[in-house]
Formats: sequence, structure tokens, C-alpha cells
Amino acid sequence: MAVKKRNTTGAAAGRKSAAPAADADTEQRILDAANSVFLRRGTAGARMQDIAAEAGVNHALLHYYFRSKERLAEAVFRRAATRLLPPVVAILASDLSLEEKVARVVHHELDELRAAPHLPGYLLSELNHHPERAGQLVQALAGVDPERIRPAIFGTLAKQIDERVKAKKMRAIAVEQFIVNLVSLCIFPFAARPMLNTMFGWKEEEFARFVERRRGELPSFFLDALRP
Amino acid sequence: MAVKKRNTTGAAAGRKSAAPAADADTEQRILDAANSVFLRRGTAGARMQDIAAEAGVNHALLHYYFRSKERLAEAVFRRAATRLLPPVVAILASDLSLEEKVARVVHHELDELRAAPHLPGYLLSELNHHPERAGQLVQALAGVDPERIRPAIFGTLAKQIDERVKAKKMRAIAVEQFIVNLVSLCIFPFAARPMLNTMFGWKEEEFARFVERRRGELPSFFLDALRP
DNA sequence: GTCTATATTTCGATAGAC
DNA sequence: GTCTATCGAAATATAGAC
Repeated sequence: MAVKKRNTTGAAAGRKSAAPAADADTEQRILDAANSVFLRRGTAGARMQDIAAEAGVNHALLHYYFRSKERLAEAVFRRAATRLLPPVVAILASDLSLEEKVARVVHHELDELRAAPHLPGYLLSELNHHPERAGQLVQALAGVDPERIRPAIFGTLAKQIDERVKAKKMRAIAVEQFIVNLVSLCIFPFAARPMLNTMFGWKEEEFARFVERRRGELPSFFLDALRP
Repeated sequence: MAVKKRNTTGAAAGRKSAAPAADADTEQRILDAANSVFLRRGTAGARMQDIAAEAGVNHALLHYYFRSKERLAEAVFRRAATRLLPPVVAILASDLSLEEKVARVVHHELDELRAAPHLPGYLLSELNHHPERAGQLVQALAGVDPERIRPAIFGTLAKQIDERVKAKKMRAIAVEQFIVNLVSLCIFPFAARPMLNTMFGWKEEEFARFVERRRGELPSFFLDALRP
């Protein structure tokens, strides 16, 4: 079934010049527009017409390049899923020191999120509505490094934590709790941005200042949170 | 425009017995069903038909009681918005000790969220898609205690934090960062539940154990996170 | 108040000319 | 590859009988 008109993943095979006034590659423009609209409105709330408008193309073209809304949504989700977690896992599984790992995770996440503030809200929302898609997160994770991750996380990282706990006479903590705490402190403020702006009566500028300050304070706050 | 058929907020004025086999109040059953469906599927993804089915009534009745999907969605959002943040603000603005405040917030949130795991995902999602609705959060907050909150938070709570910081020679921290950290650590794991289950290969039971352990460890983790 | 039947709208998807 | 025109399938909403 499904006479595939075109390959979604691969770009056009032999495209030369042609396209009258299409400054950028059309497929890419559509994908970018889709990314923007889906992230802002969510998959169910997004309209193909809006995506077409934002891409500056006729909405029939969306179906020409990506067969259906469903497939377009998958493409966007895949792209989004690879941006937040996999880098964190990669850093935590590396052979850096614990302090360096934490610092890098914080800085990387806060940079990424400042550039794409809707990302966490979108991801969390999609995963809540369609838990099936969580599988694609695993695939994205696997892309980091096949089967060396689990031992690196539950072995090396766990050991680093234990060592710090002993050295500083802190309270013991499980790796899972450690990771969840770290990720929570980075991501949640962005997912809850509209809520915080309301709660504290902030404008966007004040939220930005809040994040800037946070970038400096979070690593030490987090690292020192483990003592009796 | 808009011949209002019925008052959404107030229940039926003089309803006696009548309804043949309607065990519970119909309007309430609809609202409960709407709550369930909207929280699971999101506002845009929810279907009126599904809500009617779950409430065990004809879908025409949804429009009889609540004029439109939009209004029903607002009612659900209002209810949801009052469950997470206002209690936290109330606790933080009370005259308890700092330690007691933290302990109560953690326990209250984790209890509430264990009972309604979809709540954070729904709220964050809606607020990201419709930032206008954030206003209703403020109204919900105001319900806690009119205009005594801001001084209580930025005065009393700030002082408590400073005192602890001095007494234990910790690093200084702003009230806003303190609150965001606390709320992040409580709420995020639930918003990210499908993600965590995937990342760690958990089933629901293991997530529950994770939360149970967290309930015990979080207060001290958090309180001890402020030292040089 | 509750149902059946139907109207109305919106939106995804396709056919076919250029 | 891109457009115009249109189809067809939901999904929301209403009319009217009971």
C-alpha cells in the first residue's frame, strides 16, 4: 500500500536550479514552518493551512512533500526529540569529572532552551498525549552511543556521585534521582515560563534575566545539595 | 448574540429528583468526564463525543449545559489551575518555619500529583498554547488570600531564607530561584513521566517507587542545597 | 432534561491543469 | 514542482420531537 510519492527523509535527488523564486529549499522551508507551528500550537492544534502560510507555499505542497499531517508531525517530533535529552545523556556518560558534567549540562540546556523556549512544553505535551512516541526518544538516545550508555550512567556516573558523597560527608542519592533533579532544574522553568511570568508579574525581559542569573547559580546549588 | 441558555457556574437552581437513573448530577458528570478527557488528550485533541461517552450521556447535552467546547474547556482549565499552584503559594505565605514549609509543599504536591498524573502535562501544555489563559492562574492565586501574599512571599519567606543562609553559611539565593527550584523538583518528574519511563526502562510500578522514595529524600536534598 | 436527526464548519487530502 | 478547485470526512453545534 501507499504509493510513496517521494522520500521524506532524503532531499530531492537531482534538483538543480529551476524553482522560480524559491530562495531556500522548499522541503526545508516547509519543515521549518511546521516546526514553528507545531511547537507553538501542539500537534492537534496545528493547522496545515497555517504551516503553508508560514512557509509561503500552497498547502497542497505539504502533501506533496510529506504525505499527511501525521507524517509531518512525526518528522517534527523526531527533530525535537533529539535536541534535549540525548546531549544530556552524552555528557553524563562521558569521562569528564562530575563537576564538569553538571556545569556542561546546565549550560548546554539553558542555551538550547533560550533559543527554543517552546521546546519543553511541546515535548512534554506530545509525550503525555501520545506515550507511544516515547519510543523515538530511545532511538534518539541510542544514536548517541549504542550500548555503552547504561554502564556509563549506572557505573561510572554512579561511582562519581558516591565518591563525592563520601568525600563531603553528604547524604547518599540514587543516580536516577540525581539525573531527574538536574534535568528538572534546567528544563522546568522553560516549560512553566507562562506560569512564572504570571506568578511573578514578569515580562519576557525579566524572565531572561532570571535565566541568566540561574545559569551562574544552578551548578553550585545543585552540586552542594547533597549533605547531611 | 448569545442567548445564554443556562448558567455554567451555578448548578441548577431548583432541581429535585426526577432524572430517571442519573445516579449523580448530570452537569457534574459531564464536568468530570470533560476533566478526564481534556487532561489526557489536551484541549485541541479532545473530542466532545468522547466526553459524552465517558459521562454516559448524549453529546447534545454537553451543549445544553455548556454552550460550546470552548466554554467547557475553560471550566476544566479553571478547575485544574486551582489545584497545583495556589496551595503552594498558600503554604509558602503562611507563618510556618522554613523547614515545615518545604516539607509540606513536597508532600502536598506529590500527593496531589500521584492522584492526577496528567495534571502538570495538561497545564503546561495549555499555558504554552494559550498564554492568555495564564490570567486565570492569577485569579486562582488571588483566591488564596487577597493582597497579603506578595509581602508574605517577598518579605517573610525571603527573611527566612536569608536567616538559614547566614546560620549555615550557605550561598545566598533569591526567593524566585528558591521557589522555582522547589516547584521544579516536585512537578517536573510527573510532567516528564513518559520520558522518564522510557529513559530508564520503567513500568508504572517502578515510577511509583521512584516517587515514593523521592517523597522522603526531597525535602532534605532541597534544604541542604544552599551552602558555599 | 434527554434523545434523534440534521445542519454547519473546518480541515485534511486529492485530482488535474499548468 | 506548484497552483486551483474540489472532495470527503470528521467534529462542533443546533432544531425539534419526546
